[in-house]
Formats: sequence, structure tokens, C-alpha cells
Amino acid sequence: MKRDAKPTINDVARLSGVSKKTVSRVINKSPLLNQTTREKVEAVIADLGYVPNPQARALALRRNFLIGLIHDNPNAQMVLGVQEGILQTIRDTEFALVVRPVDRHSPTLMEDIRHFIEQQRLYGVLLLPPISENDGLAEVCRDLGCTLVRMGSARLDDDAHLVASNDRQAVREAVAWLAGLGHKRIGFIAGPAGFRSAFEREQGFIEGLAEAGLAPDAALAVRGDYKFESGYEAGQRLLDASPRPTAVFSSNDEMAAGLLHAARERGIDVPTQLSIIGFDDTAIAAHIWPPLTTVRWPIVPMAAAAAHKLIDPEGAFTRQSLFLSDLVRRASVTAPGSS
Amino acid sequence: MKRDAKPTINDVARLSGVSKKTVSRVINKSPLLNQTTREKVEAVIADLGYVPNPQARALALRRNFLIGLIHDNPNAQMVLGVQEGILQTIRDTEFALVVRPVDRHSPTLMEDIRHFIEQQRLYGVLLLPPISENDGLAEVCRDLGCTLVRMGSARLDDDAHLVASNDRQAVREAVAWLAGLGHKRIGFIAGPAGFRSAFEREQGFIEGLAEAGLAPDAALAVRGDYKFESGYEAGQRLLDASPRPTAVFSSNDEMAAGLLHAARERGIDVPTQLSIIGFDDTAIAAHIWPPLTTVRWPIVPMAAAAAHKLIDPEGAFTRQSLFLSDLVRRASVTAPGSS
DNA sequence: GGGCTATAGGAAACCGGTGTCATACGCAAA
DNA sequence: TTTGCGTATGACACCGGTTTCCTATAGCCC
Repeated sequence: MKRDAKPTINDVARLSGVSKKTVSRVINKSPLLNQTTREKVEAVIADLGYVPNPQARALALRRNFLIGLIHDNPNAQMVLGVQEGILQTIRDTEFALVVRPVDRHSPTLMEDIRHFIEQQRLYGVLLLPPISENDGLAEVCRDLGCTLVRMGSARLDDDAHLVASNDRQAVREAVAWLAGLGHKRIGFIAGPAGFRSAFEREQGFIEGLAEAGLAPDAALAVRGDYKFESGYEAGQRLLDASPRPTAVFSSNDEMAAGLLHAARERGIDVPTQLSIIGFDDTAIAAHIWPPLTTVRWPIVPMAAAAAHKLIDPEGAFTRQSLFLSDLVRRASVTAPGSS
Repeated sequence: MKRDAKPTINDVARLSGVSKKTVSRVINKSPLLNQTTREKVEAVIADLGYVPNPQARALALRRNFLIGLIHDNPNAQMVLGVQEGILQTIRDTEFALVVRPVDRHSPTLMEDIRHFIEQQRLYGVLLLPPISENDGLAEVCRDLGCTLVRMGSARLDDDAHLVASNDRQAVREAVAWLAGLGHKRIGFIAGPAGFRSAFEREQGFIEGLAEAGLAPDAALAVRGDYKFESGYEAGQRLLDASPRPTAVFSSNDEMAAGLLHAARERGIDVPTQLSIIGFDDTAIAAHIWPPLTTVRWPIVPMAAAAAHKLIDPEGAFTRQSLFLSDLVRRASVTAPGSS
């Protein structure tokens, strides 16, 4: 037995005394097969350790079993969660996951992605935010005959090609909770303009305030860019306002960590003098001091659902498309004035 | 022009009036070609937007262009850094990256991985620690005729199939620096037993102490498991020791964050009463308070080098195999007694 | 017993590339 | 002029599967 030559369908056919086609029928579980023949062939397959060649299959079927994950998301935790979710779905199938981190600001972005999909002849691709919000890109994918599912923070697409989280509602509920604790001056750190997720979280904040009967105050809302430093800068502005907010909702955890720095520099204790809520529940949230109350995206199940939609287009409409994030309560929030 | 039927080599051959083989020669930049013919064919290729089918190529060449990344590393930052590094290398090649997160504790681990490699007929795989330390697994890969490169914290293999960081030396230098600042009681939080990286860091610590003329003290060394909680528990033990250490080296950042919690609970100020050094320079290091001095793995260049070794076996020996980590100095360290 | 249908399985072409080998041609040497 | 050789290109088989179409056999009916 040669070590480097894997058995092929021809070997199986020869050894079991049937034609290639019959072996192919066994592999594909064709119902028109005699039980005896099937067992005979299966025995030879097991004996040889035969595994069909996916490239040959892809060629003959004129489709392959590669799904691509394209992302430019800076949140490592999230990207890995997505990979994990996709893998849960495809683990026992013949699909494989091909990843492609890209740079949103590259001038050749579109060309690069088009080339990637064409070169690998991907069966489908999954887009992560923020790049999933790029409609031109979605157009390119469809143009290439590649099925597409987008993940996002809101509806961008029809149900068959979308998996989204309801950020708006989650933020609204978080704000309602803060208001319920007695907070009246609630600050907000927004995400970067032009991002769907940022917009949705902002709307959720505004709606939450309104529901609690609180008026939005422009001095208490600052825009950041989802990075730590911008949270720190936003914190400087918010905490120097007077009167100071007693609570701040930050559109992501990293900016919340920056805000925490600013508070610490000013000797403002969290949570007794300032409550903070973040968004994303990244690893950092549980590990800073105090542990951060934050909104958790159900990222793994979302990615698993997205992968299902990709590999099973028939079932795509019936699978869940909208997921609700929930609040993880940790130590960074208390009622105001509870020193 | 049909939308869903991509042009094939036959279309190109027909339209440019040459044989498939000649087109193939153009694609593969064969030197025996007449310049005129080449240009003629290239014009048709550009016109048609022809892209060779990788599956057909893979079949004919009896090799493919898929490289696998197998990992069970809990550090998202690191895994994504590796993906980024691999992609830098393969971006302009025909290779693609297929990822496979696995569960180290799964009883079917070996079988799963074998199946993954066989099913996709991977050209090569890259193993990340800690699973890269599993020699049985390396055996399986080689057995399957799949080239293999391992990343790790120390030599596990020959230069052609290894990319490692010199953790030991990095830790030694960090400890020397602490000692140079005047620290005499330096605590240590070790990684889990059986991990190469943990062992190397531990040895580096011991050697560093010895070089500084300090005696190791069993009361100042605690073993953790690289997780936040174990760092917290280790911190409780270390900070209740008397006399207390004035500095602690933690074998990774997450445990350092746990230690920081324990310090804060006891009202011990960092860095004035306790200096802390971590390892890995994950996102958390820069975002906790105070920002953590830590050892940074050059993870992206390491992964890029590993990918090079995979796709270019000839050059494998000449590429760098050993990388030195360096110390990122932030605010968590000062000289002892500098209140 | 002949004709019909259903079922199991095979032969050959095909998917889109690459390898091997043959061939046509031009040109220098004999 | 013939031989010889290197260069540029083509014909054809092949990689390992799937599909189409066809055949062989068995069982059934009249």
C-alpha cells in the first residue's frame, strides 16, 4: 500500500467488482441500490479508508463546498465567535470555512474581494459588520453568482440573506433599567457616524430616554469611533460637564473602558459616583475593574444561523433572522447617590 | 454572455485560435512561448474576464491550494493575529486559508482533525499552541502527506517546520529589568503544567532571578491556568504572603488582570505598592488600569513566516524560525517604594 | 412462451484544467 | 541538399468524480 497515493473511486470499484458509478451511488446514498451491493462496496470503502476527493467532486458538480467569511471587524472576540458559530453548523457537512480579513480603507477593496470570490469559486460568503453594510459589495457577490448572507445590527436585506441583532431594543431596555434605578442624567457615547450599529444603538438610547420621560441633552452625548482612545476623550468631555451625568451608556465596551480611565483620573468612583454600561460583552468587560455591565450579542448562535442560511437555501426563510441581545449585569452599575 | 456560466479555458482557446495547452502555458508563464501568441491570448483572457478554476487545477495537479489553520487557543487576539499574518503571506498567491477551531478535550479530537485534513485534501496545516505541542497530532498530519508547520514557545521540531518565540529570554530580560529597578521580592504566576509556553516562561523567570543574584522563594510562586480567575486566586495567595512581593510577573495578561483585581480589593496600589508585568500584550493589557507592562509576541510576523514555510518548502530552512518577544513598558511598573 | 415493465448496474462522455509526446518550422552545420 | 537541432505549438490522455443513456435480468401478465 503506497503511502502517498490515496485510494480513488476506481480502486474501490475494482476491488469490489462493480463500476465507478455504483460506488458513486453508494457514496451519494442513491435509493436504487441493492442492499447486498451496497454493503459490499461499503466494506471495501471502510477497508481502504477511501475518502472522496472534494476537488474532483467540485469539478463534476460545478459547485464547491467552500464558504467564505469576509470581515474587517476589529473585535477579535466577535470574529472568533462567528467562526465558532459557523463551524458548529458545518462541522458534519462537507463544507469548509475560508477566511478573509480585509481592510475597509483599501482602495482596491472591491477588486480584492471580487478576485477572492472568483479565484476560489466560493459557494457562498458571509459578511460581518461593518463591511456587511456595504451594499455595493453585496451587489458584487450576487453578481458573481455567490450566495450571500449578511450579519448586522438591523435589517439590511430580506430574511433569507440576513441575520441581525436587535440592538435598538436592547439599548432601550438598558436605558429603561438605568432610569428605573433613579438615574436622571444619563450620558451617551455614540459609535462612528455611518455605521448601522452606531445608528441603531443611538436610536435605542433616544427611545429609551423618551420612554422614561427624560429629555435628551446634547451636552451629554458625545460621538466616538469605537476605539478606546475615543472613549477616553468622550469621558473627559462628559465628566467635565456640570452637572455631571450619574450614568453613561457607551456604544461599545472598548469606549467604556476608556471612559473608565477618564473617571479614574478624576477620582470619580465607579459605580458609586458613576454607573457605566457597555455593549458587546467582549473579554475586556469582565476583566476590567469594576466588571462592566454590558449588552451581549448572541454572536455564536447568530453565526450558526447565518451559516445554515448559506448552506441550505431552502430552509433559509424559516430560520430565525432576528436575535435579541441581553443585558449582562455586573458591578459597574448602581442606583445614583449610593455611596 | 451568460451570467452564470463562467468562461473556461476552452472558451479562451477557441476565441484566440490556439489550443487549450497554449492557454495553459500562458497562465503558467511558460518561457517557451512566442511573445505574439502570449499577448494575443492575454488579450482574450482580459476581455473575457477569465479566471482559472482552482478545483480543476487542483485535480489535474494532484495537489491543492488550501492551507488549514487548526487551533484551540482561547486568546482571540492571538488567533486573529495569526490569521492576519498568514493572509499577508498568501494574499497574492492562489492559496486560501481554511480555519478549524477545535476542542482540545474532545475525545474524538484526532479523528476529527484527520477527517478534516483528508476530506479537504489540505496542502498543508499550521498548528497553533497549545495544540501544536501535541506530537501525536503532528504525526497524523505527516502521515496524511500534509506539510506541517508548528508555532510555539520553544523548539519542538526542525527549523523547516517550526516557528517559535523565545519566551524564555524575554522573561529573563523582564525579570532582569525588575531587579534592576530594585525589586528584591518578585512573585511569579505560572501557566498550567504541561504547556510548553508555561514551562519556558517559568524557566526564564528562574534564570532571570539567578542572574540578578536573587534566590527563588516557593512562597512567591503560584500556578494558574492562564485564565482570569486563576490569576485572581494566585493574587490572593501572593498578596497575603508576608512580606509581600513588590513585583509580580504573570505568565499571561489575563492572569495579570486577575491579580490586579486582588490587589485592588486589598487596597494595594499598582504600581506604587506593587509592580506587575504580564505576557502576550492582548487588547486587555492596554485597556485596564493601570495599563499593563507586558511582553509582546511578534505574532503577525511569526504567522507570516510560518505561512511562507508552508507554501515554499525550498525556502523553509532559510527563513527565520526564532522570534524574540519584546517588553512593552506601560504604567504598571515602577521602582519599589516609590510612593 | 412472448411481450412488457421495473430494477440494478455498466459504458462512455464530461467537468476544466495539466502532462506527455509528437509535429511543424526555421536555421545552422555537414 | 540533407541532416540535425532547438523552438513553438497541438493532439490526446488523464486527474477523480458525476451524469446521461443504455443494457441485462427478473417478474408479471395474457
